Amino acid sequence: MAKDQFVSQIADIETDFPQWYTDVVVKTKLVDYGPVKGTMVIRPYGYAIWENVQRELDARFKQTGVENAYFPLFIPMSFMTKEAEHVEGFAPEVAVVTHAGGAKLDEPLVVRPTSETIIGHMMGKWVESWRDLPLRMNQWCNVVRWEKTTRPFLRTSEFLWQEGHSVFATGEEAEAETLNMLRLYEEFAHSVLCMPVLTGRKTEKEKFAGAVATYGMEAMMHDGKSLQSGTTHYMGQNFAKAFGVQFTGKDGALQHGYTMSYGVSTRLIGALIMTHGDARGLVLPPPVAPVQVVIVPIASKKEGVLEACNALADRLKKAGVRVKLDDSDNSPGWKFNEWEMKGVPLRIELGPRDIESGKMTVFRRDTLEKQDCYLLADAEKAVEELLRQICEDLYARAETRMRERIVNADTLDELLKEVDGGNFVRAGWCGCRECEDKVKEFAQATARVIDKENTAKKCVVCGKPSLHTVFFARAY
RNA sequence: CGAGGCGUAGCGCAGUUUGGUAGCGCGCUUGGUUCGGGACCAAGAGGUCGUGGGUUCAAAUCCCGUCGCCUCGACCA
Repeated sequence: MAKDQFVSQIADIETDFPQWYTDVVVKTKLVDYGPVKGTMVIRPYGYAIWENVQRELDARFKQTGVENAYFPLFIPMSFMTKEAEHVEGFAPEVAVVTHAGGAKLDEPLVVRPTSETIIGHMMGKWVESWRDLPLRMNQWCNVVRWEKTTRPFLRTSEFLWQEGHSVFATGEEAEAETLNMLRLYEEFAHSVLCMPVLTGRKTEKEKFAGAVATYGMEAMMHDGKSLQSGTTHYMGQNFAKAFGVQFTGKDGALQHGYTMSYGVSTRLIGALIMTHGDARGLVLPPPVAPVQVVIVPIASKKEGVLEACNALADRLKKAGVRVKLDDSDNSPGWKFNEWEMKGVPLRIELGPRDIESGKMTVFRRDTLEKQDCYLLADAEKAVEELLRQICEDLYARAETRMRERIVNADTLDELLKEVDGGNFVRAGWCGCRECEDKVKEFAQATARVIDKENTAKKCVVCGKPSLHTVFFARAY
């Protein structure tokens, strides 16, 4: 009876995936809805995940020599219009401030939807000589995009992200950086989020407004839909020309720099929820889990139980584990379900029986297996080993699922059938916009990324020779 | 912006067809018994029924207006 009530708190992942997702992010107290439509309030438990993402990613950026900086939230409207494609791409979704200080502003201010323009403006001032290059910066901030429909983490009117912006003396360097950052994201997704991704170049249609080339990282969700989880853009000289980013080269000639940018957002949290989650709720990868180990005391009023739990918690804390001792007076069963729903990777139950035998009962969230073979004396080692194993298994499971659900198609009908079945479809493409639009119209699927090799022979639409082999999927 | 649905206690809902004392579950508060998979008992607090007008002896319920939210279609990290 009580069990049924718990299960019913979260929709069925198999039959009602969108509802399941909403339940998970709200009921596990990751987020709440904000008073302004389309905004979300990230609660402490959800924000702790983001902090872990930030820490891990920031460390990687710094290793490659990228420095953090901060640029203003407000961008003069005139900046936005300097790059033609850029303004066209973002105009429909920018929020504009027209009044401030009790008066109408001479020039409206755009609330940044992304910072290429204002950073381009500053780069124009900062870059004078080849000695100033490369200039590689990143900022952690919020951006606003007035989307028509929203969903927590996946698409909100305001979201948190990281945007890196760099300028180089040559196009080759900027392009290389674009690919390096894509690889960095892929490695990060693998080792921190335990999430397999497809990476590759985007088609012209899916390209960033104002870019020469866009590369993307796509993750496969439980329902077979794709989620763009990160992008890198090579801008060529487009923004450098628009904002006068010029330098004097070694040869004394004045020339424009080459810029690139890259970003990932709080959408990553949505991606990992939908990659690893199950019928009981969240399953968090240990590197980003706010709580990696929860200790649940059993018969906590019995002598010695709480003391033993506290001692274990202290030891694990010293070993660098994010550990929580749940000494609230809820019943153990309640705690089990609560922390499982919240995705804590590992639970240790400690009661009189365990203490007497010198062992601890350990429960793995990802496999739902309970084991009592671990010695209390070796707790640090056991926990470290288990968390590492969970990472590996989470990745392997998601990777297998993705691999099994990437299929080839030679015709539009096949493509539609496979996409309907929740698959990604690998198919040939002649390279023209009409055929790409046809796929969207016929199967509601879009070109996610272009495969590294062109192995298909014919375009899935028109039958002409294939220019690229493309991964098609429905997308969030 | 096109189509559909919903606004009643903190949350989830019933009540509306056929007007007649404002209800249920969960949660919350207090006390007690519990504790190895969402425990139980007892007592208690909590609502201008989204909002404005109208009909009526009487409106959550009927009529007109209005606001807000959710889902699905065109854009996006």
